[in-house]
Amino acid sequence: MSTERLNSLKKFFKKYRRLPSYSEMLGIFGFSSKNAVFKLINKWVSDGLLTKIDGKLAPSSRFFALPLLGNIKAGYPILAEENKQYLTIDDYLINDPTSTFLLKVSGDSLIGVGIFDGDIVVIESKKQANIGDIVLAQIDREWTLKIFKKDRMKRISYLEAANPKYPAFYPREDLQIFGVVKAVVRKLN
Amino acid sequence: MSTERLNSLKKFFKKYRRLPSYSEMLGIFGFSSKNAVFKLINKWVSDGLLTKIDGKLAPSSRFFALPLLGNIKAGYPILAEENKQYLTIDDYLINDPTSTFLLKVSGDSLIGVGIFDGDIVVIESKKQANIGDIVLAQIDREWTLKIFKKDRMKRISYLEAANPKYPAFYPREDLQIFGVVKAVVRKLN
DNA sequence: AATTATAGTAAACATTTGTTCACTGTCAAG
DNA sequence: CTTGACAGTGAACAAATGTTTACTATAATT
Repeated sequence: MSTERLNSLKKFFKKYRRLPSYSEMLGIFGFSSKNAVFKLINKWVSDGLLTKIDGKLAPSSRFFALPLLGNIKAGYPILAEENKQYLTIDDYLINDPTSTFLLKVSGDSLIGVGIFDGDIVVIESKKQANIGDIVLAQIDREWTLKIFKKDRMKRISYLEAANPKYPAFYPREDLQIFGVVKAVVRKLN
Repeated sequence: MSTERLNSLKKFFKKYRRLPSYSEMLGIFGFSSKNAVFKLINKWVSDGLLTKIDGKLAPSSRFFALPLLGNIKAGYPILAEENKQYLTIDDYLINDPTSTFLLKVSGDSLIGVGIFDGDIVVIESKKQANIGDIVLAQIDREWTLKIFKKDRMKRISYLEAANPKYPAFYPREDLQIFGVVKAVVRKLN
């Protein structure tokens, strides 16, 4: 099976963050002719695992992507090949890497929206937010992660926790937004 | 500033999933001499953004990684350079890509542990689980995502929801584990 | 038994690659 | 005003790259 060879290619990419050259692939695949490499690579290209754009070889997104299985209630054959999508978590969660950063959450102020102590949130830097967004903000010079709200006349912005334990936070002086939470990531164990 | 040039390099990598050749970089960076490219690349190599392993150029992990900010309660200068770590979400969450897959969660049976309808869980294929693990399992031939438990004598395995609405699930016939949830991912909006 | 596809070897080759060397203009520091 | 560092040009080049062509052995199909 060439699945093993594909896995060794993936392993190489994972380790070196690039595709090996054909000469290197000789060793990786156990070939002694570059033509064998050439043919195998082209097979993967037509399979959609790799791409060649004017002669330049690169992995396609399918190369990295993990299978995404749909609704498990949908029935029995959830592991069937047909309803597989593929995605990379990074690509799924992050639009613009240059304006995105991560923040390790501490505290229980957002448990109501399913964000727990130790979770990592993906934040996109921006100065404006919509009502209901979870924002990283500075309220009276103190940093915090809360829900962005406006009073009913939409005159005053304030922050709210997602935990009945905490009151609403109205700024005494000012409220500055630095970013909006786009995603939540939790590692178990 | 060469930050802009670095961003255009990142943009290229994001688009083509490989680094451009030096000739291609001419256009990307706006140089007309490959030597200018050469020097810039070497600067990035010594900055730790790229690596050269016997002449082969590749991005280092810092190239992709997003800054991870620590505890926001720690005080004022959370955006300071010092306490920055860098990580890629994929690398953070996924150990062995070959045995990992994703599953879109439906239903409210795990809200107690902060897993909501529409979340994506990262599952590692395995047949065994520890008590308390969230598992993808087949209970009496029906697929489900629940918490793995054993009764107090540790004789019988069963499944439990994280929602008082649902009872415990004791298998009539058999209970087969297919994978263990390693992480939870939620995209907002 | 003959035929054909498949998987690989081996050698040859034009093209492109990353690197090096010599040089130029600009700007800040002594 | 000179000096040295910095950022970039331009040309030259050995080494490596991906591709092509011709050939072989094995297995599968007719």
